[in-house]
Amino acid sequence: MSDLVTRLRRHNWRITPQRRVIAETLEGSHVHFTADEILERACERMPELSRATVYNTLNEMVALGEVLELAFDGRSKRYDPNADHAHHHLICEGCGLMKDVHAVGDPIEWLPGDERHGFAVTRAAITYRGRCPDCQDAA
Amino acid sequence: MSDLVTRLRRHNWRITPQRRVIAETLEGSHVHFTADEILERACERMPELSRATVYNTLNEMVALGEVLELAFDGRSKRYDPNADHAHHHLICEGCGLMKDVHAVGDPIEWLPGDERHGFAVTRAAITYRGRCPDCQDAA
DNA sequence: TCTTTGTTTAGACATAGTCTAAGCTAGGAT
DNA sequence: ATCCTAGCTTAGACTATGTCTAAACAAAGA
Ligand SMILES: [Mn+2]
Ligand SMILES: [Mn+2]
Ligand SMILES: [Zn+2]
Ligand SMILES: [Zn+2]
Repeated sequence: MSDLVTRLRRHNWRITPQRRVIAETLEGSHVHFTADEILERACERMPELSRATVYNTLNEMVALGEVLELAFDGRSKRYDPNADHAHHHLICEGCGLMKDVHAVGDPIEWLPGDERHGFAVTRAAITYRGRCPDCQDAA
Repeated sequence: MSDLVTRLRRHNWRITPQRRVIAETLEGSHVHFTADEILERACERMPELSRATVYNTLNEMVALGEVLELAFDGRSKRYDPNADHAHHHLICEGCGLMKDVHAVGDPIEWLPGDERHGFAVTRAAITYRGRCPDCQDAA
C-alpha cells in the first residue's frame, strides 16, 4: 500500500506542515473519518490547525483523485484514503461500523444495455448493509 | 388512484390533508425529490403547509418502509416512493439526473464469505455513475 | 531583497435538518 | 352536543455541516 503523502507528492502539490498532518491522519485501512474527526485528531499534533484548512485540504485531495468522498447517511461526508484500491463498503446498521470489501466481478457488467437510459456508465459502487458481530449479539 | 397513499393507509396511519398532499407529490417513476422540492410542489396545492410537517411526514413514511431515503451527494437527502420495487440508481455526473435501474442478479451473492467480516449482510444497493445523453453531447 | 503566488486563518455566511412549545383537529366518552 | 385526549401542525429557534471572504502569512523565484 503506497502511502497517501507519497501519492500526493506526485501531483506537484505542495506538502505543507498542515497538509502533511491531515494526510497522515488519513493513513490506514478501513479509515472513513468525517472532516470533524480529522480536525480533532490532526489538532492533537497541530493545535492551531484551522477548520477551513481541513476542508480545503480534503477537497483538494478529493479533486486530485487520491481521497474518496463518501456520502452514505446524509449527515457528514466521510473521507477514504484508499482511492488507489477499488473497493465497496459494508456498513453496520446498528453501530455504523464501516468495512472495505471486494466483490467478485464488475457491477457495470450486471447492468443490461436496455437499463442504461442512453448513459455512458463509467463507475459503480456497491453499499452493503447488515449487522456486525457485536450488533448481532446485542440484538 | 394514489399507489403510495394506498400503501400508507395499510399501516393504520392517519391520512391528513397535509400528508395526502405530500404523498401525492411523491407519486411517479424516477421520482427522487429533495425535501425542499417536495415542500415547494406541495405548497402549490396547500400554501400554508409547513416545512416541519414535510420533514415529519417524510421521516414517518421512511420509518414505515414505504419511502426510501437516498443520500448520494452529501447535500440534501432525496425521497423515493418506489420502495416496493427493489432497484438501483444511475446518476449523471454532469447534471445530476437520476434514473431507476435494475441489475441482473443479487449483489449480495457477489460478496464472498471471507469479505463479510462476520456481518449478517441483508441489503445491497448499487450506485451507477456516468453521463446522460444530453451531457455527453454537451461534453 | 523584492515580488509574486499560493496557503492559512478566523469568522461570517449558507444550507439542511431537528427540536420545542403552543395551538389546532379529530374522534371517543359522557 | 360538549368535553377530553391524543395526535397533528405550525413558526421559529436551534444544531450540524460545509463554504466563502478578506486579511495575514509563507515560500519560491527574479
Ligand atoms: Mn473504503
Ligand atoms: Mn429510485
Ligand atoms: Zn455494529
Ligand atoms: Zn446529464
